[in-house]
Amino acid sequence: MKKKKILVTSALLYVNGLPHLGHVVGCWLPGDVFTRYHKTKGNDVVYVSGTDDHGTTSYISAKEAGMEPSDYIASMNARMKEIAKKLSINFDIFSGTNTQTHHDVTIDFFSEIYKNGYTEVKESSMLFCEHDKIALADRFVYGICPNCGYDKAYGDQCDKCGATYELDALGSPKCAFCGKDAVKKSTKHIYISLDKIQPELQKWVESKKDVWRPHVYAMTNKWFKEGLKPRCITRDIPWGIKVPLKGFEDKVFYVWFDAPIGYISITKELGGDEMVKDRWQNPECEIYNFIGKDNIDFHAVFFPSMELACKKYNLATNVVGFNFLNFEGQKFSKSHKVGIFCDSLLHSDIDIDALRAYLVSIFPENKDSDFTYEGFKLNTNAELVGKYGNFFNRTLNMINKNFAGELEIDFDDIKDSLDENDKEMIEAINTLPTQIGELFEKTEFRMAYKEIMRFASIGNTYLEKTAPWTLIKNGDTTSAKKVLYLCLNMAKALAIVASPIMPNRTAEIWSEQLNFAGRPDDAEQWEDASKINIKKSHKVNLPKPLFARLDDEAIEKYKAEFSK
RNA sequence: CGCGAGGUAGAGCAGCUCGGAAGCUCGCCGGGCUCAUAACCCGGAGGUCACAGGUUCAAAUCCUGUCCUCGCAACCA
Repeated sequence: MKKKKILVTSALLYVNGLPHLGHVVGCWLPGDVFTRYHKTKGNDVVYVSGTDDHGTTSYISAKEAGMEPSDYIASMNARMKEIAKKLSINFDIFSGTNTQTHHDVTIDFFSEIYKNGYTEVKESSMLFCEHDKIALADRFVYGICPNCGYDKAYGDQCDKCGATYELDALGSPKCAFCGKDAVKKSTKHIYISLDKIQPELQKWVESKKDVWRPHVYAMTNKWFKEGLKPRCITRDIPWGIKVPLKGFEDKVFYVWFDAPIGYISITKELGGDEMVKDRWQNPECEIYNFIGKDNIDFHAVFFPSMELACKKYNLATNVVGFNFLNFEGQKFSKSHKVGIFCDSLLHSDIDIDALRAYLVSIFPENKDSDFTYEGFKLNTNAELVGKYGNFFNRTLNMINKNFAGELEIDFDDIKDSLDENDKEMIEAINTLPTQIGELFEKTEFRMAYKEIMRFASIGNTYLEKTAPWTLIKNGDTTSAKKVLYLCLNMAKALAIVASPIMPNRTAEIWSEQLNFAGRPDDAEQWEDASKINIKKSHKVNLPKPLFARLDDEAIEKYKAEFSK
């Protein structure tokens, strides 16, 4: 089978602020599960992410922390890497946009757009705060909405009526920091001519109708109804990538212009021009963007438009937009301490795989979902302990107790004595791993997880129906061995198919208990999951519980730990 | 007519793309099993699929209308 080439990106996080579970659920974890699946499947996949280091907010956060922006960014980036590692998020690279490579790639990207005639210069007025000595763009200025008259409307958008407009239109603008009147100054800015790109973009979006999640497609189409307008891509702030054009030396690119280019520059940082060519300019390579719903516009409209204007890089195969995760029925909020912020996980002894499994089971794929401690406890106890872990435990225990860990048979020895139960079991092993794989491929992670648990249930039911403990008691060791041999093969399959979600526990059971070489997520192992091929001479080790049962005390402990 | 999401058993949800006997998990009731972390397996009770019209041989699923709920300052996927 031909290896696929895949590039997976996870939304770049703003550098000011550490991720909370919402970030993990919206992009880091799905991207990771997706990447791990494809690696196990034997595909050639690369997973890139990092931090978005530019923009006014980052500049201000650094100032508040009393640090130079670069130092601030480096320290935040290091902490995020630590958190990703703790969560077993396996990025091939986690970098940022504050690198020389990124500056070079961005400037080249812009130069192409410029050369291709997709930019225009417009004279517009800018707002400046004489008191804070800062240019006030977008969300750092408020005033009266030209559409509805709301007096706390932002520079580019009114949150009350949803209207968007140019800064010029805002009435009585005031500085968001000090509240003093903002002063208008005339200035030139560069715009990207989205209106010229719309027809081509629309064609691309149309081709994704059946690939994207419905809400992603719907949100994108809204833009076309209004018609795309030229969009300003430069700003008057001191922190960012300098615009390489005469007359614009004191300006930087708008953060949302350079941030998505970060996917390309970070790829370059990882593997040089070769890899950029291989992943961004090779039509064979599939590109997947994992993002939260607030990022859909940028990944489905603006960045693809930029790419079309640049004519150098391929557009995404799928923009996988996730909805939001709530926490115990409320929105995540740093200021109100609602939610789990990942730095508090760093020193916790919480079982990361159990957490990952629960999070996958509630991925907000089609609508917002809710994290609850009760749900976490239930998922761990009922699914992971009761169904999944229990199946391994039952199987291995019986093989050890009765046959000293060695069944000394293979499929050839049993193929002529199969009854209905055995055939159903074999059918499940032969078909379910492939089906589960297809769900991962379609980014239907919740369903994939559900199917894995159903798979384990089939094993438990099979044990119940065949009752090998009774067979042994009655002296029918041949039948008992047959049953346990099939169970052992299913155990192998279960370890492989769950490995993208629970990489640590499955690796543990693979080598320590099932006594196989390597790891369940080794490259090209996925196909092996549906095969019944364990060798005659294979010997398994004694089982031990895979997951710990959670009681109320444990939950209370986590609650206290994470609410700090 | 601001925008978006949603209303399916006591709770939490899936099913709606491509109409065809209402499903899953938990909880509850009863039974079985004893290999297993009091885990596992089977059976049962419980629903006018928000409401009203329409299309159809057939609608949770398609169309129209109505009602209700949630989110939309900031940090923030």
